[in-house]
Amino acid sequence: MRAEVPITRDIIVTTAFRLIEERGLEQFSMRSLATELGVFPATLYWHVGDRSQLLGMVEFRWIEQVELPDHLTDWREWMAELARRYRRNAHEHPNVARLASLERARNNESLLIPDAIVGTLVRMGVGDQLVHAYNALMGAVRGFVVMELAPRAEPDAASDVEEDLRALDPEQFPNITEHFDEMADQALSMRWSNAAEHPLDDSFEFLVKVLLDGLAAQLPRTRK
Amino acid sequence: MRAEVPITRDIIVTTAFRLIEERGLEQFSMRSLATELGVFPATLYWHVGDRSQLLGMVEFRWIEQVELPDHLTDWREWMAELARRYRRNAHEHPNVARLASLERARNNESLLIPDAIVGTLVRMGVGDQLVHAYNALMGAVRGFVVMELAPRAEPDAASDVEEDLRALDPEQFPNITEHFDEMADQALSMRWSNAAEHPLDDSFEFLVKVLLDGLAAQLPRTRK
DNA sequence: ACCTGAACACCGTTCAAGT
DNA sequence: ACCTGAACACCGTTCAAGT
Repeated sequence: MRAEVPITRDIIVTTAFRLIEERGLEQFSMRSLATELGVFPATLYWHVGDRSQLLGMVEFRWIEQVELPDHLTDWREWMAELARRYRRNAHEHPNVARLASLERARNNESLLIPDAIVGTLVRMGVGDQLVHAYNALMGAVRGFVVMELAPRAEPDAASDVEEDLRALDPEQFPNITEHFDEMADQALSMRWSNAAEHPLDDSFEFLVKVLLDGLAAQLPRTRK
Repeated sequence: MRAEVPITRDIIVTTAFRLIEERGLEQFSMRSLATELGVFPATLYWHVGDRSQLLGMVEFRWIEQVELPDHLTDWREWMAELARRYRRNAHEHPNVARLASLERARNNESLLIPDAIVGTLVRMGVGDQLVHAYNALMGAVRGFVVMELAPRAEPDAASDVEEDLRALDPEQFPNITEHFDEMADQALSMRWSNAAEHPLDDSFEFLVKVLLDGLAAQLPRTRK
């Protein structure tokens, strides 16, 4: 692929985003990106620093696509909706989303969402539990999505995984085998399809409900 | 370093575990492992297959160190204790723990913990919400730990991160700046220390409580 | 200011050959 | 069965040199 010179940082980041999404982070390299852009590897270093910095920019390109819900709704619905939008963005760009879970991008602008969450928590009246409420929500929601998107076995190995699971010994795994039909290919660590084919929508809604119910129970009694 | 020949798969996995923990996954390579063992790279391939399979074995070596609590206690305490043990293991071997979040190891034996969790959930009476309760707990707890252990900026960049955060514009980030003392270096995405220096113990306890409270609220009314 | 061309010090993996 | 030695096809990054 030929690209007009001079190239820009913006084009580099956009192309890196696309390549990571198309071929996966493991297949992505500075050299393949340079080839894709029709340019020498060293050129990239002039524009974006090194690989790690470039990945930080890609990560930021991803996070800025999550839009805050407006504040008109009640806090529960606002929190739930934000969590859903975060997850939706992750499912639209799963490979970059997994990258973003590493928090490489130290960009202040990516703190706009955290700031809004803090504001909402304060208004809810979490009081001196602010940090913990924040960490619990952030860790649980982002963490769930990371786990959900964790790369499955390579496509050709999927049926092997399925066979392994179907062959589980009822003596050793009495509970999983008894509830096999409910769990198989649905529960974390027991899936052989990837997240795109089998999104855990209902489990995510369940988590959000559990979190917000549990959080409400922690609030001082002045609010329900 | 010299190693007696013939070498064993067990020695390879043990050494790989140690190297990943000492120097980080990024610094780990098949070649450096071979050098450490005083052996040619090709030898490793004969014993463990390829890099990806070896990492799977290291992951399993990590997960099998988590011991199940005995079943005598009530389900809430059992769940909380298991979550704590999982996290404690992660903090003892953070670099391998992050590797394990990728679920590379497709080893049936690593399903012993999931099986026990399923059993407990069933006894709690989650009914047809079994998969979702399982995924919510698993995703939230494991996810929180992954986020907590996410690599911070390189040590030499820590003070830069701190400066950036202290320089946040109160116009743009009114909530974070107002609660800066509570949040700084404590909240996810706002830390400059790593997890070893600043473990999020209280936030984790908060999360576990929120999850179990919220889960209890989902149960049919036959149980409190 | 921006890019080339070449080089350096690495990788993971394979394979024939040795014992 | 287990290991060597060499090779192949890659990496990220740096740097002098070009324009």
